[in-house]
Order: sequence, then structure tokens, then C-alpha cells
Amino acid sequence: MRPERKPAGEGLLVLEHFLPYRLSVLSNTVSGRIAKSYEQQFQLTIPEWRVMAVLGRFPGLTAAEVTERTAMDKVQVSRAVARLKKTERIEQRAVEGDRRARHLFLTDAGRAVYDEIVPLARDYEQRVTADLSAAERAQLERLLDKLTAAAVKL
Amino acid sequence: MRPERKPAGEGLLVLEHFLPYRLSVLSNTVSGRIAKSYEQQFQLTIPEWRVMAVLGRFPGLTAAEVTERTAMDKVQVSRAVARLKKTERIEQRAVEGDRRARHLFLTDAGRAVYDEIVPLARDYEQRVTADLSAAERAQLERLLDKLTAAAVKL
DNA sequence: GCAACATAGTTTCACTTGCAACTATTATCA
DNA sequence: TGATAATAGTTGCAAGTGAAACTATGTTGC
Repeated sequence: MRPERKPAGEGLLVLEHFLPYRLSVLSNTVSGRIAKSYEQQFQLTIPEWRVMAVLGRFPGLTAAEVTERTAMDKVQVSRAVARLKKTERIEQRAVEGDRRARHLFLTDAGRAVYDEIVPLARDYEQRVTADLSAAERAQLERLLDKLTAAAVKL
Repeated sequence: MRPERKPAGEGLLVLEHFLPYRLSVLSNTVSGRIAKSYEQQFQLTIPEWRVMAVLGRFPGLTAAEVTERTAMDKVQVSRAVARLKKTERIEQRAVEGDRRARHLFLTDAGRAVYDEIVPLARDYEQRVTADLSAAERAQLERLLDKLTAAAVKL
């Protein structure tokens, strides 16, 4: 005989209120939509775009520094860099005093792509947050900060 | 102040304030941590756990209904179901009047696993949100609702 | 009644991914 | 100095992924 199920709120998990689940659905939806546009328009994967985004802001980082700044792992960065080199969106220059690492830079072509994507990304973000008041947006930032800090700490 | 001066970073994208990026990092961190605990303890992947979670709450859903409820795609569900059948965490029963679909249920063994994981998941969620006041938690729910609705609509 | 279409679920294929092992180089220190 | 450890980045492998094709079944319209 199957035992009676426990009352909701105790033995059941209400998936649609479960934070990890909600974050995952939201994140996949948001990232998926954006990715579609630049995958098709520019043949860029998400990891590639992340690397470009961070190099657009911090030219000359090494792959290891990109890894730190993006929360990607080093394999993912290595492969994204390889593809971006092949498609000539980035180039490498020697690091003085360390022949293992190389500085990474957007090429002119890479910067052109970057300059096209940035407004698209901004625009998309604005549309997603269009229903939020300024106060809510500030609150969102704060909450995301808190949650991220807590999650990393555990 | 000189009004014609452009705000800093207009043509730049500040990745660490870019919503899709922040959501992705947070979601991956949160889901990754939880996954670690049940992957090791129960040999369960994230998609498998999702299917179990939704069946724990809504016994008898078909694979297509699981797909709807979890925002997973049907291939992912199909594979998770296949693995869960093999490990005898779920079982299938005929749908009257439709021989294509089958109702899915947790087995007793499946429910036992579910009953063990639910408190772990809850506990983890509570620790992630421990720093939030009740008001902030309510606000978080509201913001996630709004963002999800907006993202889906676009 | 049956051709055309729709749906449930599975499989195939061509990728992508994450882990661990690997090469090459640099740092540490007895 | 030379042994050992640490670091930058790459690669091999096993597993996972999504898109599209596929099988089987069910529905619709003429």
C-alpha cells in the first residue's frame, strides 16, 4: 500500500516557486532569445560573444584573465578563442616575459561586430525590463548581488 | 557639467551589469551546486531530477505535459524518461484512448529518492535566500514573474 | 472512407560540453 | 643549480545537446 502523501509545503516541491528552477527557466529564455539573434546574424556562439564582450571592455586580457572575469571555465575560453581567431574577430600578441600567455584583442572586424551587437543587447535588455520601474530595477540589481554572493559562498 | 559629453561606456557593454549575463551566472551557480549533491548521492542528472520533481507534484503527466511544465524540450524529456525508466525511478501506464502517450509516475523507489531530495533542495534554497527579508523575497518573486513574462513575450 | 495533416515520442547526426590528462613555460627554494 | 611545484593553454574522450527526420498513432475535412 502506498503511504499517503505529505501535505503540500512539506513533502512536495512546488517547482514553479522553486528558486533554482525559476532562475533556470528565466535565464534560458533570456539568453536563448539573445543568442538566436547573434548566432544567426554573426555566427557567434554565447561563449564567443562573452569573450568578445569582455575584450571589448578590457582589451589585452589573457585567456586566464578572461576566465576570471566571465565565470566561464578555461576550456570554454580556449575553444571560444580558437574559433574567434579562425574567424578573425580577435588576434593575439605576445606577453612580455611570459611565453605561455598571450594578450587578446578584438581585430577591426571584431570591433565592428561588437559595435553592432552592443546596441542590440542593450535594446533587448531594455525590453525585458521595460515593465519595471526605476526602483524595481535597482532592487533587482541588489537582489541579484545578494543571491550571487550567497550562492558562491555555499 | 558639460551636457554634450557622452556618458562613460556608451559604446561599451559592462558585462557584470548586463542582465542576461548575470542571470546566467547566478542560475548556473545555483543549479550547479544543487546538482552536485544529488548527482553524486543518487546518480541523477539535472533533467532527470526536473522530471522527477514535476511528477512528484503532478503524478500521471505524459511526457508532452512534462515538456510544457518544465520548459525543457521534448528530446531532453524523452531521454530523461528513458534513463529514469531504466533506473526504475518512474513507470509508465497506458493513456486510455491514445496509444502514443503514456502516463508517467514515480515508482516507490522514485518517490523515496524524491522524498530525500526535496528537503535538500529546500534547505539549499533557504540558505541562498537567507540574507533576504520577507519583503525582499516577495519582491524577488514579483520581479522574476515580470521578467519571465516579458522574456517569453518577446 | 480515406487522404492529408497533426501529435507523441524516439532516433540519428553533427555538434558542444566538462573533466582529466597533457605540453610548455615559469616560479620556488633547498 | 636542479628538483618540484605552479600556471597558461590545449586536447582526448565520454557524455550530453538541439535540430531534423522518423515511426506510430490520432484527427480532420472532403
